[in-house]
Amino acid sequence: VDGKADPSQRRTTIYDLARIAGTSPSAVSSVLNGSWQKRRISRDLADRIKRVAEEQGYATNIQASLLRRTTSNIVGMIVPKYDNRYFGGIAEQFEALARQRGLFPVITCTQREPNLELEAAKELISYQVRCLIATGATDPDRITDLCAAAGVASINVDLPGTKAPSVISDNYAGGRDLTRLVLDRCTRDLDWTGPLVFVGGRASDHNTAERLRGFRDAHAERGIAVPNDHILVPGYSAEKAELALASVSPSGAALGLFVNSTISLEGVVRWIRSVVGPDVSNLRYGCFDWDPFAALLPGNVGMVQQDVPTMLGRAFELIEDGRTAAGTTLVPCVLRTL
Amino acid sequence: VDGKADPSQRRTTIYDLARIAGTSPSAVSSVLNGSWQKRRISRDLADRIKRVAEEQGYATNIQASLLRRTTSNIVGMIVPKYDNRYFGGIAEQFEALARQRGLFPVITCTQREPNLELEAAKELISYQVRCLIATGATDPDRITDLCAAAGVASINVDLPGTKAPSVISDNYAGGRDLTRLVLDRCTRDLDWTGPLVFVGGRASDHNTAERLRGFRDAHAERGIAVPNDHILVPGYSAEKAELALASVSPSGAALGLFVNSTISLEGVVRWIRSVVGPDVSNLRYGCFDWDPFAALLPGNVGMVQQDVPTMLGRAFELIEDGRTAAGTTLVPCVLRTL
DNA sequence: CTGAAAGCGCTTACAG
DNA sequence: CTGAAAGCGCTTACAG
Repeated sequence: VDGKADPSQRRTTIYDLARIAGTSPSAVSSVLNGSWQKRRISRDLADRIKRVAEEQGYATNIQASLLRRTTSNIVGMIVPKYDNRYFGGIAEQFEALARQRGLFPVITCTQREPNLELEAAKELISYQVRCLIATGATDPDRITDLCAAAGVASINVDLPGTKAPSVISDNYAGGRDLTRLVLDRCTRDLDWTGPLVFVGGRASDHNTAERLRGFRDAHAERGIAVPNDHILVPGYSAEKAELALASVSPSGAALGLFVNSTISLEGVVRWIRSVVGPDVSNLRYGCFDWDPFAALLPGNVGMVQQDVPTMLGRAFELIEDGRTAAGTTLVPCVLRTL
Repeated sequence: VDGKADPSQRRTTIYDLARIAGTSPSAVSSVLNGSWQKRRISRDLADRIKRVAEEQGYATNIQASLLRRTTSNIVGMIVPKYDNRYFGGIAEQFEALARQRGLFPVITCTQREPNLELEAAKELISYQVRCLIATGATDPDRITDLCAAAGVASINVDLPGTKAPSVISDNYAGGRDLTRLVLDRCTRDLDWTGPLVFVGGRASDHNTAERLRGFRDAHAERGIAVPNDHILVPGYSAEKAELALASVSPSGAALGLFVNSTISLEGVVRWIRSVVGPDVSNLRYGCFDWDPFAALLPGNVGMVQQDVPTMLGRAFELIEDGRTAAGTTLVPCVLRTL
C-alpha cells in the first residue's frame, strides 16, 4: 500500500481485480457498487472480491462509472468568497447537507466576477452536476439559462433570479429591525433620534435595495426624513465603504450607522478609528451578517444573522421536489442584540 | 437555449453536433478540445462547428473526456473548516492558483474528523485528482498512503506528515515572537513581567507543540519560569478554551495570555467578558492567526498572520516539480503588532 | 448464482 | 484537410 506516487503506473481496474480473485469483471463491479445483493452473488465471492480490492488499494474510476450511469451524484455550488462567516457557513452547510444525502459537493468560489461565475457554471455542468446552487450570483438568470440548456436544475440562494427558484433572506424585515434597534439605542444612549447613515452595498443589488427599503420604513414610522446623502452605496468592499464615509463629518455630534455587511464593516471600523478616534461614546451602529468578533466591537449594538441552515435546507427540498419554476422563498433573519 | 431543465433529456453530444454540422465526430472533438490546429482542420469547418456547438448549448462531458485521456486536471484539497480567515484564505488561494494553471480545484471540508478526512481523500482519488493537498489533516500519513496506492501525489499543508512533502508555518518563531510581544506589552503597560498563560490547542498537535516551544523559550530568555498550570491545551474549540480558563483567577492582578487560535479566542473573549468584566486595563493578550475584527478587540496586542500565499505557492511548486519525498518547508509568519 | 457483451461520450493514432 | 475505428473503465440487461 505504501508505494511511491507514480502517475505513470496504470491504476488497478475491475479487470485486474477479477483476474486476481478468479472471477469476472461483472461480478467485481456489482460487488463493489453494492448491487450484488440484487444479483444474488454469493456472500463468499463478495467477501473474496472485497478483500482483494482492499489489498490492491482499489479505487473506482468515477469518470467511467458516471459515464455508464445516467445520473451523477455531484451537486455544485457557486459562492462569491470564503472570507466571511456568512459564505463560509453556506459552504460548510452545503457540504454537510450534500453528504447526508450521499451526494458529492463541489464548491467553487468566483470572487464576485460575473465572467468567472459563468465559466465556473459551465465547468460544473461539464462535470455532469445533478444540480447547481448559485449563491450570491451577480447574474443568476444567465446561470439558469446555461443550466437549462444542459438539463441541469438550478437554484438561487442569497440573491434571487427570475428564471429559477430562489431562497433568500427576508432582507426587508432584517433591515427594518436592525434600523429600529440602532435608532432605539441612539435615542436611549445618545439622546439623539437620527437619521442614521446607511453604508455599503450597491443600489442595483436586490438585497441592498430591500434592506434600504426596511431602513427607510423604520425611519418613516418614526417620522424621520432620510436625506439622500445619508445613503452610501458604493459597493461592498471595505475600501469603498471607508472612502464613502469621507463625506460624513462626525464633528463631535451623535452619529448612527447601518452597516450593510461585515465586509463593509472593516472599512467602517477603519474610518471610525481614524476619524472618530478611540472614544466612540457618541457613536452607535448595527451591521448586517453575523461575525463573533465584530459583535464585540464597541459601538456595535446589533447584528443580523441570516439563517443559513434553513435556507440551504429549503434549497435541497426544492431540488428533491424537482421544482424548477421561478419563485422566491423568504427566510426570516435573526436579529442579535448586543 | 432557454429550455426547461429536464434531466431526462439526453444531452447534446459530439455526434449530434457532427450530424448538424455535416461532419464527423472526430472533427468536432478536435475542434472543441483545441487540437484542431494540429490536425490542420480548415478554419471554415472549425468556425462552423463552434457556431453549432454554441447554438446547441453544448457542454463537453468531462467524464467521457477524462476517461479517454490519461490525465485529469482536477486538483483536490482537504480542509478542516471554512469558519475562520486562515482556512478560508487557504481555500480561496488554492482555487486561484489552480485556475491560473488551468486546473480544476475541488475542495472538501472535513470538520476535523479523521474518518471524514479518509473518506474525502478516497472520494477525491475516485475523481482521478492529479494531486491532493491535505490541509490541517489529523492523520496526514494515512492520506499519503491512500494517495500513493492510487499513484496520486500528495502534499501536506499547515500540519506536517512524515511520508509526503509538507509546507507549514514556522510556528516556533511565530510563537516565540508573539510571546515576546505580549511580555513586552505587559511590562510596558502593566508593569508586570509574566509568566503568560498559554490557552488553546492540543499538546499532541505539531503546531501547538512548536508554538509552545517558542512560548517557553521566550520566557526562558528572560529568566521567567512557566508553571505547568499556565499551559492550557484542551483542544481548539471555543468552549474548551473557555472552560479551561476557569482555573485562572484574575483577582484584579495583571494577566497576560497567549491564545493559540482565533477559534480559541472566541472562548477566551467570552471568559474575559464574564470573569474579567468590561475593564480590561489589567489584561494583555496576543493570538495566533489573523482576523481583522479580532485585531480590534481591547487588550489584543498582536496577531500572527500565517503567509498563506507563500505556503500554497510553494505547495504548487512541489507538485509541479514532481517532488514526492518527505521533507518540511518552513514558511515564516508575519507578526502584526496592534 | 455468474459471465459475455454492448455501450456510455469522448480522444487519437492511423489511414486516406 | 478529414473520417472510421478502437478503446478508456465501468454498468447492466440478457442469457445461461
